[in-house]
Amino acid sequence: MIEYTKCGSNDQCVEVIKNAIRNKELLIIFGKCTVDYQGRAASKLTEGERFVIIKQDGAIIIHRPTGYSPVNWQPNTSVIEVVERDNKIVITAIRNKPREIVWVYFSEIYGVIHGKLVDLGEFVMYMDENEIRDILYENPELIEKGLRFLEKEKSIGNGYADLFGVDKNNTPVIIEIKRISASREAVLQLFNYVKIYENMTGVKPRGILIAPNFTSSAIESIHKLGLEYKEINLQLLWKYKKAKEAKHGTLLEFFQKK
Amino acid sequence: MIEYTKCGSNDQCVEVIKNAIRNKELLIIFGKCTVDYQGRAASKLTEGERFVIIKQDGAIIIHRPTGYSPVNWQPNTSVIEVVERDNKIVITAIRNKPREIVWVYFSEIYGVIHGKLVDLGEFVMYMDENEIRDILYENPELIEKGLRFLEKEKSIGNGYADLFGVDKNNTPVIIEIKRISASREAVLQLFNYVKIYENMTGVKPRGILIAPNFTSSAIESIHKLGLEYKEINLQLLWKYKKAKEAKHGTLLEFFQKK
DNA sequence: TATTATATCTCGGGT
DNA sequence: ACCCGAGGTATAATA
Repeated sequence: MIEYTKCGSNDQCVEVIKNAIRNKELLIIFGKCTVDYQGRAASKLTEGERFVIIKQDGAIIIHRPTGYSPVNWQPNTSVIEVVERDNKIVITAIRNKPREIVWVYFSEIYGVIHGKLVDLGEFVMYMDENEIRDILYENPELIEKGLRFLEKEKSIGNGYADLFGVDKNNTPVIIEIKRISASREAVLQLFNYVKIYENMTGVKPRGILIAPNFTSSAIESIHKLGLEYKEINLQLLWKYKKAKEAKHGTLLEFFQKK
Repeated sequence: MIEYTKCGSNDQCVEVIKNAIRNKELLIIFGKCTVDYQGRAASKLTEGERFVIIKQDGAIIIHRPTGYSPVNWQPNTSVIEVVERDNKIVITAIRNKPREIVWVYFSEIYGVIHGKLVDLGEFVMYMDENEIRDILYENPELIEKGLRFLEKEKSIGNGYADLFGVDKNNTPVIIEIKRISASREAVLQLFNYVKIYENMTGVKPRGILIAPNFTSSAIESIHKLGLEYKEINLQLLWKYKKAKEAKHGTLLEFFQKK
């Protein structure tokens, strides 16, 4: 399953590492190294103790002893090469599109973990933007009385508006949803759709930004650009979803039961 | 430096893990587990073989055997708790701001790596947006003859324009830089600054988007919104920087030498 | 393949 | 503490 090799000689190390890569095993190398990167940008990392993860699909992640983010990485490798040179073990990881190369120079390897992991587990994420969008689509009254949705992910210009519908006066409504906090960036996104829609159809639609909260400059921009916003409560949305899943009886009955 | 423990009993495992966390060591646990997460969103992961990294500052990263991205994580933990319950080893990682919890339930632990890594290395990144901005600031002729820059990261409204200056006619120029490809999003960003500047000063500035290349819809939007764009060559910028670093003689001399 | 928008984005810098 | 914007962002979805 998982084997640990405490590296004695470099030769032995290289052998273990090469075998693990050839067999597409998970491989983690602990040691002292420097790292170079060149591709979309370029970086240098001077010597220190780190660990390099090479996954079963060739993804490479280099971690320092602290912090969430890897210091260097290579998501899609086309070639992983391991050689000994100048008394260092050099790992070269090449990616083709875009063309990028990561070099790890180990002056010392403390140990190597390798083995095949089997993971057929299912990952499910709740309350991401898609789910919020779907709940709102099913329950337009959460936004405004008389609102009817006509389309999810409506293609407008080259982009996609989260929701599209008409209000009680049959005025088109374009809706942009943010799951956490809506900043000015979200306002600009919405404004873009509104403008393009107006240009293409000659009809000026309403643009409503929906989020659990808004930055002050977002609200400022909303006013300046003639848009609207509405705060939503994620927990309420969640209740609506659960009520719908329960499927027995109406929403009213559901909440009375609780 | 690094020690590997092949776990026999659960009790022994828990002891090793607790010690490593208490001593703020790097800790990697290999085994079969399920993972739950609740916080900004929520997720469930059914059983499979994974490894959990707990770093020396408490950052937690849970990786499946393939792919660059972790399946679950916790960047800033305030509490990490390890207990045995129902014959499972449960790791609970709590973050306070925002309030989020990750639970890992190990039904089996294959082995544990732990130890203190020392990493004082320096990481330097080249040709990120800051560097490009600085080179352009020093060399406005790369964009246009007669252009003079007055400010970097100029605060406009609630945001920041990359560069601000005046052209040969003393017309204000706002510049937005993208390091790789400029999409419509970048155009909107620039448009936002231009609009706000115009609103605040009554003077209509030029807005120039600068990037090594542009998506077709970006260029379309640029024309529609009355903005401008200019393609730059990163390698040329790099040469300018190197020339400046060389410091002996003029740019002309530098290029003649090559 | 290129483009678009999301992300439990993370992270750093500024106010 | 909030807000803003970059990132070698990666990743998924869509034309």
